[in-house]
Amino acid sequence: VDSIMTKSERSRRPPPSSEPSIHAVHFRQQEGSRPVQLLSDRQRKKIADAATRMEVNARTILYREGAPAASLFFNGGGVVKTFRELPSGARRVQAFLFENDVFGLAENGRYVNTAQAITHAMLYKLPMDALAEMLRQDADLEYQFLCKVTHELRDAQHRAIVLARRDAPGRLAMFLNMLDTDVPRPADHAAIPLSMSRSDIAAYLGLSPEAVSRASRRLADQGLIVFDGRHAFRILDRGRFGKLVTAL
Amino acid sequence: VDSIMTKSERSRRPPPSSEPSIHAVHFRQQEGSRPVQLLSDRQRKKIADAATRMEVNARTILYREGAPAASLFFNGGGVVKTFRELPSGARRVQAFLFENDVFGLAENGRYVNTAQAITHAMLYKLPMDALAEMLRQDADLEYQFLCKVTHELRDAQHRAIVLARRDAPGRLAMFLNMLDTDVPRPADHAAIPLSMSRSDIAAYLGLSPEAVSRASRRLADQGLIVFDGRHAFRILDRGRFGKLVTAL
DNA sequence: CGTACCGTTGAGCAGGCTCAACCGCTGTGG
DNA sequence: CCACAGCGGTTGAGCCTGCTCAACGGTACG
Repeated sequence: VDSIMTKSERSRRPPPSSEPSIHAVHFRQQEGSRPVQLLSDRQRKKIADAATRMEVNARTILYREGAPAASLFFNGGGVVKTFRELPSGARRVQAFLFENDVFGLAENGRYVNTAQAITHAMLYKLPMDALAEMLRQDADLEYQFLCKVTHELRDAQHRAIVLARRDAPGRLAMFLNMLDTDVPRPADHAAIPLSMSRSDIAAYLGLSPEAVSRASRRLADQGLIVFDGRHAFRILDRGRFGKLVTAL
Repeated sequence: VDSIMTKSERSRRPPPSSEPSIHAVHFRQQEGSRPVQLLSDRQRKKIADAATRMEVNARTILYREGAPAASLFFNGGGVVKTFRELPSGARRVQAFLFENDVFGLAENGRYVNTAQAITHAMLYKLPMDALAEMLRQDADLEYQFLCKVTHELRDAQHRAIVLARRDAPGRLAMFLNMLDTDVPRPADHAAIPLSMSRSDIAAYLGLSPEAVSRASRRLADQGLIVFDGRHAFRILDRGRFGKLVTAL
């Protein structure tokens, strides 16, 4: 019903890494404040052994809200979204998940939202039982998970700040800035991929699709950004762009 | 600068439990879906031994955003808020923390927001080093922390849904409903305490204080709730109230 | 090549924000 | 003990901006 990936987009993005990994910022003091790889090679290998590697096409539903939470997923490449269905039938996107992200955490043994692939994606599916067993054995691994979940907590809180903003261009700018800084991408290309549809962005930012469209046009008209087609953009004026992002 | 606790309010609410505890919903399947005590008596004792027990008055700042994160806090009674200062000088309340909540998680060794007591509160202050050591030794304890952080992640995501709503009465109703269900209170009294100021509520819901005031009046006028003074309320018509809460 | 559906654009409306004044409570100092 | 000053909370008026409804154009996919 949404997502507008083309055939060509589905076929590029080859699986970039051959073992699952997760990235996050540590609790404790580190050199930089950038997210780092949390797992050791040994841990990655162990997870890879216990997990099923799978490739899915765009729009594949990975699990549904309310279903028994059988597995945890590691994103090994591609983009996935999680969303909740509201009573009215509207959808609210909870998060976009990129390479090195983890998703499928349960509450009381059930998934709290639905996960769907936006692009072709490579995933590692780890049964909950296996995970529990590994966490019991490997306290260090458990610590890394604690880091990762805390990192996601920060993300959710950051999003709350975004949603508290009133102006659509400001919200959109914060979203695009998030993509710029948080999303892993091949090289230092200026072009930042925008894999998700405008409706998905709207559902994530709590705006109507029209508002997203108008805000995009406004940012482009002001010369802050340009769109390379509908699924990529570049930041032209980082000075003014950053000003808008932090202008609360 | 905010909080309007009276002397009498400050002196009631005696510390209800003598050892730190944390409540959350488990990952795995359990009987109910209500939050439960996560720590064993042994773990609570151990934390109590390593932690400093402290009582603070309303308005006490516990730590500031950006300061080195020296300790983790357990709320043993009372209400605490965490907030962030925005460039413009505005404040956004991140969370209200009640009994059995944990706060003070760091990012890269520093606190990401400021914590301030709203009421008189009893707290356990656990040095990060001691925590790290305990987590290393006790894998089960670490698992409980993972549960708790995941629970907070859910809270943050729930709040994102609240913020995505447009109408002020709806946001306020969701907030009051959250207090009704999540906040521990003495007995099955119909009166639910509203410890925080209206400005705090506004800063939490991303509304102006005026909007909160008008929304309160509206809910009261419609007979959904009544205020017992400014710092407590009761839900009169749970049917229609619940309808508003889930009316998205 | 055709057919949906996404995305864009426009017009009108509703609801929250801003600015400003007023009220009530607290805590203070004379 | 009382009066005053300060602040949080409420109420009102006008503006601004995003939502709704509707129509159109382009792109993706069969």
